[in-house]
Amino acid sequence: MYVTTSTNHARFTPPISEEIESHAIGAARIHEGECLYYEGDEVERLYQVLTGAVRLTRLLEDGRRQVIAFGFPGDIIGFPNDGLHQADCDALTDTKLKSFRRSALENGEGEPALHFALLQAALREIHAMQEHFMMLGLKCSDERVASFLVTMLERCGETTNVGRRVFLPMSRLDIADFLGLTVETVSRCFTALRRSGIISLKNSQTVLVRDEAALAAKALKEHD
Amino acid sequence: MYVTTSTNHARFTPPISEEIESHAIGAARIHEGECLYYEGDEVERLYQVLTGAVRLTRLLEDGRRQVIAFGFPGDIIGFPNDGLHQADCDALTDTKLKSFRRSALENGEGEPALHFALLQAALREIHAMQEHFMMLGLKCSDERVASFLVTMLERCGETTNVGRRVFLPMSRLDIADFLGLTVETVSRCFTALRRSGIISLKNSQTVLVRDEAALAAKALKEHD
DNA sequence: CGGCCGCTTGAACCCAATCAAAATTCGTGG
DNA sequence: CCACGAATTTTGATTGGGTTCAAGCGGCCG
Repeated sequence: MYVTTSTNHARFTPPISEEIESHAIGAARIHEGECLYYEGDEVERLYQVLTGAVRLTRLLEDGRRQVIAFGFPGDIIGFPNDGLHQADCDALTDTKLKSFRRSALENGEGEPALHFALLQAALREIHAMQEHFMMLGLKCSDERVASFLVTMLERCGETTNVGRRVFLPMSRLDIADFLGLTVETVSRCFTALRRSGIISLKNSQTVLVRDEAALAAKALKEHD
Repeated sequence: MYVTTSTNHARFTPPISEEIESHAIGAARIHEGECLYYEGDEVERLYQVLTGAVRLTRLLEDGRRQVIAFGFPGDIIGFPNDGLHQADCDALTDTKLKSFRRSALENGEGEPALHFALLQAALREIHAMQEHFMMLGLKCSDERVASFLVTMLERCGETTNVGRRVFLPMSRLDIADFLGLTVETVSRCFTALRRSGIISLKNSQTVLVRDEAALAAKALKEHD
């Protein structure tokens, strides 16, 4: 699933269907920093993230980088374009995945349930990307960062006694390249949220959200 | 198909397959300015544009608008998210479409060829949206406008004796909302391209591209 | 001919990028 | 365990590209 704030409602992780589980043809395990596939590689399998987190990136000829999405448990990645991978996929942390034959997507024969589940995942992806368009096309920097945190919270948030907490497995640069900003700007937005008391940072990777409502408000410029 | 410059190669209109043709369950015709469906509507049918052009838009609560895509002949639109339309669809010009049952996408039973074609269209859409991410996340205003023209040229360009020509059925505001810019900025970029001799404008809708190579260069910041 | 709407042009401003440097974290080896 | 160096994050000062605000232009249709 793509990390982008929904205008409608939160899109939660699709449960890892037992149905799908049974059709997995294999498992994969990649360590932090390792690459699962590169843009242009032949797509042999699709993957569902089981644990950990991955990063999908694309590069422009001149080196500019766009983080297309982050993949968290439940997300299905590796949809082909013309049979080829569309982005590089790297592990942000040690990650376990299971894999499916590409043919399970393209012709469901024999495994209609799996076929359907993969198709639904593709449709969800289209939706998530549209949400991200709203981010990149319409929102200003503080809205983007707030939106990002809201979505991360929905995806991976844990409830504590002082608020909800979320671990960010990606670097500030990754976040910046995902949001179409620079590291400095992302950092400044974090600082502003911290100073306003909406969040606090245990360390740069661990965010405690003290005021979820205020964060959600910032995500949509209902400022002050 | 989404109007976005490909980093790899141009993605041309998928030919309107005879196969698909035979499975069409209906036709639709909408006049300029009319709406085919709204965000949130139940998806009953998917559509393939036959002639004309449509615009897919989404709104933020506060009224900010993002043009998600333009649909030209060959493009398939209307992919559901959770059974609902994800964007508003309006006709930029009088448009003819043919329609397919949503079930043809979701379960191909009886019509595997159509099912497959719709799935491929969904995968193409994912790819096209990724290209658009590069646009919104990485490119500056003049690159965006140049990229946009390059893609429009690929999609709808006609060859003349003085260069290739393309008709833009959408307004400057539509282009701006598609590219994540303002009307003024888009207009200024057009003017800059005109002054540099790369394009000329018969009227604001009709662009004659005099130097395709230079336009392509601007699309990637290999400036001057 | 006149009014309206979309496009273009101009000037001032502002948000985020850039450039630069300090602070903090992290890994490595003594 | 601490010391050191590298990398990441944060902070600060300045610049610049795109927005905003405002006004002119031009085509189209009554």
